[in-house]
Amino acid sequence: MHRPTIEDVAKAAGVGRGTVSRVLNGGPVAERTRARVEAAIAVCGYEANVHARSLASGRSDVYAAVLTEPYGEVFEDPTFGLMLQGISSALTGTEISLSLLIATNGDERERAIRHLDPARLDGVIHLTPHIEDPILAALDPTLPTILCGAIDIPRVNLWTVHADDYQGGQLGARHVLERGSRTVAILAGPKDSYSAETRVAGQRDALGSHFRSDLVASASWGGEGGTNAMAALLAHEPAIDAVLCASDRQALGVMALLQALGRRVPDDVRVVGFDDQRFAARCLPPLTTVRQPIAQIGANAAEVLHRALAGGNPESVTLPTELIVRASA
Amino acid sequence: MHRPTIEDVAKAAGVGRGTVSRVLNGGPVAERTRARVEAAIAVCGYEANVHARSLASGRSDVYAAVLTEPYGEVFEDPTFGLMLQGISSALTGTEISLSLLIATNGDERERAIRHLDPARLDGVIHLTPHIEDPILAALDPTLPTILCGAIDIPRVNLWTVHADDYQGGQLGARHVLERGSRTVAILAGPKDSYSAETRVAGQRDALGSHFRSDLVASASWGGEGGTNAMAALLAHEPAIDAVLCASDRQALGVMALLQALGRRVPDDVRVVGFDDQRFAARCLPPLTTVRQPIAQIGANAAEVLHRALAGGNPESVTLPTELIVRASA
DNA sequence: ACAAGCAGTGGGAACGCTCCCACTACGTAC
DNA sequence: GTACGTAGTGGGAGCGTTCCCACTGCTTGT
Repeated sequence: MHRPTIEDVAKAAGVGRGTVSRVLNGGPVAERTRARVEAAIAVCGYEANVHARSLASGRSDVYAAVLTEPYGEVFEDPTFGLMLQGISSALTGTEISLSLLIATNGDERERAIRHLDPARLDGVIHLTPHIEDPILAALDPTLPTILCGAIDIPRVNLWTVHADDYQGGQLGARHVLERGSRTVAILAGPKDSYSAETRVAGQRDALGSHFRSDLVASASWGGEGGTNAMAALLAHEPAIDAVLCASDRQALGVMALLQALGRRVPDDVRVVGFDDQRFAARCLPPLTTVRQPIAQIGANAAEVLHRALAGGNPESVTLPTELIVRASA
Repeated sequence: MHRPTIEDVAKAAGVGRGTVSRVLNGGPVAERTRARVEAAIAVCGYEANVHARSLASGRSDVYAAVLTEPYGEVFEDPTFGLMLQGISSALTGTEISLSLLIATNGDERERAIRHLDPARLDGVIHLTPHIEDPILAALDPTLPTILCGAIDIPRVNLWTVHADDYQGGQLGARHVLERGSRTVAILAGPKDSYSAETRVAGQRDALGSHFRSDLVASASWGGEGGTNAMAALLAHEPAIDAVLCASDRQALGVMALLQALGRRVPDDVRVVGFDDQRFAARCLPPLTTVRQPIAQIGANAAEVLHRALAGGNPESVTLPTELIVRASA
């Protein structure tokens, strides 16, 4: 009648409760016994009760993914979704479940902080590009934490997984230099983004003497960010012949502006994106861009967390980026 | 030293364990006692252990959101993200947490089904536009379920929350008729979408004698779906002077095609989108579209589930759509 | 004055696991 | 033959709640 318990399985297999538990958790059991227990599990259709397990073991087998972005921005950008997919796919085959915490305002942030509790979760994957996130400060240092995007905070139990933004910045910059551009504008991401800052560092170093700090502008990640920042830069320096964007969405906004101004891409101005989102291959002209393995960042985050919880001593991960040359630069 | 338990609070307040539990769960407690217990809770910094609570009560205080789309598609479209945000915001202030299940392939689907277990979850919010989803079939009928998008399956413990697609279809169709279009093409969504079908029904009825079944084409939700389907329709009937799309992303693809063909929007062809995504206001020309309250669908789904679990007898919800007139039609 | 009700309370039992200690049965060394 | 491992096993105790029943001390009615 009721859902079978471990005791039912034990009775069915003619063994003790402890032995069934050992079979479930990989303890030492004689091969003959293990086979009998596994058969009994199958016959009963037994499925362990997660709450009883968590109560007894202290583990909850839940990871949280935390998103902190203003309302409407979160999924406007496919980036976060792809990271979630990466996390999710890395969790396939495990017993871990993924708790989603979205904090777009104060109330939601409060809820997120309340839920980010070692008693509820085994670990946290924090997806935000913002350097100063109040949630980070509120996080219990006991709770193993992976940061994807935010700066590497000195703390125990904390690791980072992100793309090699410095190298990515270099790749784009070198490319436009090789193609002959000399007056290179840089659209950085928002000021509070660690990635954006690091990319600019890579771009600066690659551009060398051609780097002009007056051609660097901060802009939001979206298309209008690109349009506005590019318009301002062009007003200041009409001779710009290449622009390195912080995102593909920015690049789209830039290309729309250039088109409206009658400037040809790439003939007059080379445009390089960042991310290699799906639409980058489909827009006109197809976008030359620096690919970052977004889903893989998510997957690695989950794996690093896994290893940390298994008692290993994992290392933070920096994933390589790759230049995808298409028509825009 | 250790995390305070309900017993610690009881001792601190000088009451029994049962009384503290009653305070926590809104049972009958004398006002004086309640105040004393609440003070003790605050002093101890007590926070109930969710696993013990779930084990004892049988409730898990977890809702699952299920996404089933092929890889890369899920968050390409901001729709799902907005629904998640809606759900999340409706959960603010409750003790419910949201478990995310993404199923883009067979393995992940298997994991999702394993996790969709009444012992783990109190209820399911299923976000898919597909009529036949294997996960739906595998769902335990015991588990209260809300469908957002999929067809209304006859089952106990199941409700739907979605936009009024029929009315939305009518709104767009009437509008282009009023503006003078007479040769109206319809880009439906994918064939296995219930919403898409319903919208076409609304469009058909509103177009009346001007409805031409040879000008209806199925297309995927994305931009290239719009481009391809529209190209085929134009080859068949060059006189098309309006097109009703199933999504804003389709509309974008259509407008890009029309522009490439040298047809003006809206002068030669009126284009109506569906959704009113953020970019609809920003594209060129700004898109006339049928707004559906996507985030609110998610929020209502969570609320309906809540009510169902509270023992109420909620009703399925159909939310009104709204025509947003901009420049494209 | 006494029975009956009733609001408020305490604490035993149960929820279904894991952890760990004690125990058995067998092999091995002396 | 006895002592000593050692691999394998059973089950008690405990995890921190909720649920519910029994109990107390008042109020109310007769």
